[in-house]
Amino acid sequence: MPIRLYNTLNRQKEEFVPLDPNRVTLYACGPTVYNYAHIGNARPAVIFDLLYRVLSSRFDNVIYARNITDVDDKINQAAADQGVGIEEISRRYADAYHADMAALGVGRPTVEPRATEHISEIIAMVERLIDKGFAYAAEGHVLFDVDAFPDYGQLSRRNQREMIAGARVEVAPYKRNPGDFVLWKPSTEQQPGWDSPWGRGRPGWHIECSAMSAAHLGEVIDIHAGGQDLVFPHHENEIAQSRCAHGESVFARYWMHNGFVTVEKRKMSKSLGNTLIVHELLKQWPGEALRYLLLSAHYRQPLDWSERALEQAVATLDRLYGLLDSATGQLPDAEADAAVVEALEDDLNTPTALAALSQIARDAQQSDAPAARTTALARLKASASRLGLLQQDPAEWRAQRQVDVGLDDATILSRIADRQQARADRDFALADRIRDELAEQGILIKDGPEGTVWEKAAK
RNA sequence: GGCUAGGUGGCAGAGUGGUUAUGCAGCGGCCUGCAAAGCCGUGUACCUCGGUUCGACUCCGGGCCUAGCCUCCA
Repeated sequence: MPIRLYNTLNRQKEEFVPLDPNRVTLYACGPTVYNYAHIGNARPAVIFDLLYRVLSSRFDNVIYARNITDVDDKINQAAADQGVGIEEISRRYADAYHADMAALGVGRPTVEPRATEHISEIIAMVERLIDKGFAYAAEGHVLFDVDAFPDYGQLSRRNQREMIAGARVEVAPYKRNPGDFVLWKPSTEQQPGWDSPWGRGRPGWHIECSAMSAAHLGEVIDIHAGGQDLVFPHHENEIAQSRCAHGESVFARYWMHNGFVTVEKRKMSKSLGNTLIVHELLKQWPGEALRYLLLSAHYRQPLDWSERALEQAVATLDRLYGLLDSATGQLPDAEADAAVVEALEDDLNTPTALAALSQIARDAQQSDAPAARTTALARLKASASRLGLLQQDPAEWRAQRQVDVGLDDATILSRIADRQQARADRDFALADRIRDELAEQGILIKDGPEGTVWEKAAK
């Protein structure tokens, strides 16, 4: 079975065939580092990291580039607000981004280019666009001339006339056409800027991705990915810039877009003020539970985030880790289950992959013979690793979920001993009272055949 | 206004022209002094109206509703 991917270009699922099977190229739009990432920002990071893993399991040499936008007016604003330099802002939030994504099981891409490190490539690309007649300079700006590119609007399926007909905000006077977009803009002395043929300035947002993907992946790439809100204008503009600068009929061969994370069905966005910051969520919930929830819906569908859904994710992981914990000794190496692999290779169908995982778990539970059970558990863990799940030690998982209760172990053990004595005396009223008292303090008692064990309650 | 996506059981969420999704919760049972945990079992769900078909939740058309993009945004 080949890998199949939904391509936004033609709105269909297609077999994925790389241009060069020895060098598969993937570019995903990364963060603008001016504050902490919210869970909506985390979704593409998790999804396209998963895509990278799926591709890597089939191709030897997959190059995954995910940029960091470190020159942007929002960064300038944050620096001004906080009274620090822009380098400090972008360093701080890039570090936080890496830490938060790591907690969600997201690995580092092959390359992580930064806009400020590619200014010369950006300037060269802008010059080329001017030379070829696709861009023009005006009042210190350089603008892309959308009229010069007949295919403009192909990805987002829009045409200029309709867009102009819609309510538009005021058009800058230096634009020839309302749809023209900025490739380069002038900087004041206070703003970060670089010398260019058009004076001191800084790049527009769209051009950096075009320049960096060309620099690291080539002029035609296999897959370009990002959030649905980037289809227009960001990706449309990238296509225009890249194709016109390089004279190619194609920029990215497959375009993939993830759906939004919503809260009470509304898009999570900074302007709506309904964002949930990953950094904050991680103080309350295990990163793996956040990852599980992000994978529980198909990536192209909206994902409604809620505490209840998060609790469900935790409960499911609890059960699976409990099952893995029942393994005796080290699990042997195993192959991932074919159903899990097939689901992932079918346009990253993570819900179906998760369902297959549950099926394997059931097989393990129903295996009576210890050897068969161990084999099934090993397959469960190997399959889950394809999704970046269940790779912790079960005890680590449990520890993450436990709240700190203000009781020391000796006290707890002594109370349990008291209760055991009461039970031996068949004084169940006293035994139950002790159990209730401990429960109130967050200690759960479990009587098993091996004796009584306790654990701290989950949050 | 233009364009796009979607409406599935209590909740989350896949999928399919005729056969069990799966998870969480609930219910029944096993186990337990009683619990908890675990295990086993358990649900004629597919917005609406037409059409195509031997047969549609699944295909086609109309309608209703929701969300998103058209402005920075994952």
